[in-house]
Amino acid sequence: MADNTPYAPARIRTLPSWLLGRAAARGHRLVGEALATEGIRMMHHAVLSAVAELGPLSQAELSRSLAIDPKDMVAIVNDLQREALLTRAPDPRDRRKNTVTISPAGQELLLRTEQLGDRANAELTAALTPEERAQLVSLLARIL
Amino acid sequence: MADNTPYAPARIRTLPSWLLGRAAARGHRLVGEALATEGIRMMHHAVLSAVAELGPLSQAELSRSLAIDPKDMVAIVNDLQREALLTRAPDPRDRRKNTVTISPAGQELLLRTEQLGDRANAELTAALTPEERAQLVSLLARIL
DNA sequence: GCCCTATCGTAGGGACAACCAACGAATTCG
DNA sequence: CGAATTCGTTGGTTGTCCCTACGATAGGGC
Repeated sequence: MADNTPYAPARIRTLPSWLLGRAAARGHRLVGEALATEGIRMMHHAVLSAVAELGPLSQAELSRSLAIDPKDMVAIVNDLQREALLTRAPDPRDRRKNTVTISPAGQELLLRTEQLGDRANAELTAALTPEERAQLVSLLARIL
Repeated sequence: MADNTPYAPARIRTLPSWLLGRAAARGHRLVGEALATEGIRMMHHAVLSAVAELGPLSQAELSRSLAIDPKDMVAIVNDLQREALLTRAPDPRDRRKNTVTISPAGQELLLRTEQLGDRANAELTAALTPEERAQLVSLLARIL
């Protein structure tokens, strides 16, 4: 039997918004599956990575730097704190804030999840040369 | 007082999966807002466009060509049929299938929504030259 | 013709990301 | 000091994707 499945219509397939959606879905699935082996999710890993890189900071700063909704940040920090991957302590200089700091266990996990994330991204961009991947990253950064 | 907001950590910001997610979110928001002025949503517009381009076809074929879940397709076709933008009729040659056909009203609406979608995509890629945009489209198509 | 398998449309539910509105506590600014 | 703003938090909604399941129908092997 012939393959009579009609594939993505050209009108839609050439729209950046459509391609971005599909590519993001694939990336999300690949990275999600990879990180699942360490029992962590994308946003949690992103927060952990941001705390490690930017040092102790408030939840609001985290929300802004990662473009995550403050509401969602509460749940993420709750989860990470419950697993002792970071600490949340009231900021003595501004009692509205929580100072979020990565823990040694968080550092350790981050080493592994970063590798998993990198590998998933390598798979995601497997069809591209390193130069093309850099180009893609550059182009994406500019439309943000 | 200086701007002390920490911005996207480099470790995350250079991951294609992260950039794709953010860019897709922006594209989704822009296109969604644009199409909302015609009272239609992204997936509905995509289905309408696919039916117009590929001609009458079944819901399963639509689902595959657009990578939309069959369950979600049911709801979308329901909506579009309710607004008389397409017709859904049993296929006499295979009574399991529904033959989906775009209506004149659907064609007419599609003309407007395609323009809205194009304009939103132009805004999405406003920071890019036409060559760069074509490059982005090409790179995205290759990682799919 | 008859079983077995596959497909189609439809329905249920759930995971996850993104976003919006509001509120008390605390801080900062005019 | 009073007003406006920020912060953390709780409450929702929406959209996309995934898995399961079921009756009806179709096709292949025998």
